[in-house]
Amino acid sequence: MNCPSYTRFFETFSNKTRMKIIAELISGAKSVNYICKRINEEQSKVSHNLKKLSECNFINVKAEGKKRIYSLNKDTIKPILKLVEKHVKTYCNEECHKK
Amino acid sequence: MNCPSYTRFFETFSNKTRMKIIAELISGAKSVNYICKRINEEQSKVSHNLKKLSECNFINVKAEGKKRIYSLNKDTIKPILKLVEKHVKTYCNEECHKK
DNA sequence: AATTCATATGAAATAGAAATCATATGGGAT
DNA sequence: ATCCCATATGATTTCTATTTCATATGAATT
Repeated sequence: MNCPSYTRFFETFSNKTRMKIIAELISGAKSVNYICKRINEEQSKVSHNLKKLSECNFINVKAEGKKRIYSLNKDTIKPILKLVEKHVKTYCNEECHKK
Repeated sequence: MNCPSYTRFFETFSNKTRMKIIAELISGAKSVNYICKRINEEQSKVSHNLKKLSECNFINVKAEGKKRIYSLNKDTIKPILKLVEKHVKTYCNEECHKK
């Protein structure tokens, strides 16, 4: 097992801002500013995090005029989120959220 | 989508030591000291990380004399790792590992 | 070619996680 | 009851990721 690849994969997911972006993109491709408004986060913060998501190929971009439209790589994201959801439902309670 | 649960989930995976522990436990349940030897990491480091894995229900413990035997929650771990592997194979190259 | 809008980027500041080290706990053997 | 082995825990230090802020880039519009 290639541990660095795996940890990098999970690391990219393991951030609240990025998770909000992913959640937002589930309903469809969106521009940076639109994402910002929707999730109520600053533009540069969102851009930095979009970059990380891109580097891991969790999202794709296309240009549209001066806007850049980001979309999810659904092949990867959807099945993963489904598994997580299952685990969370089965195993997670208040205990899980104690630090 | 419950973002904090999700990020906690991925956070727990996103650490090299914990990933090594998981990889080690795939081949079967093991005691703390045995894990330490196999992955060549210090005992207290391993214990701290086992705790985090436990809190997320990624692993289970049972006592056996003075030893504590940890085992994987295969329901969750195996399918997840399979998906990650697929993604890594399809999408990851040197680019992915640039910081 | 100057202005504006949308986004990206770099560097510094901040926050947060992980490792480390010293010590505590707890079971079993003597 | 004392000692030893296996593991856990708390506090501090160290390391790394994230945010922030200021600025750059780049496409379209005038």
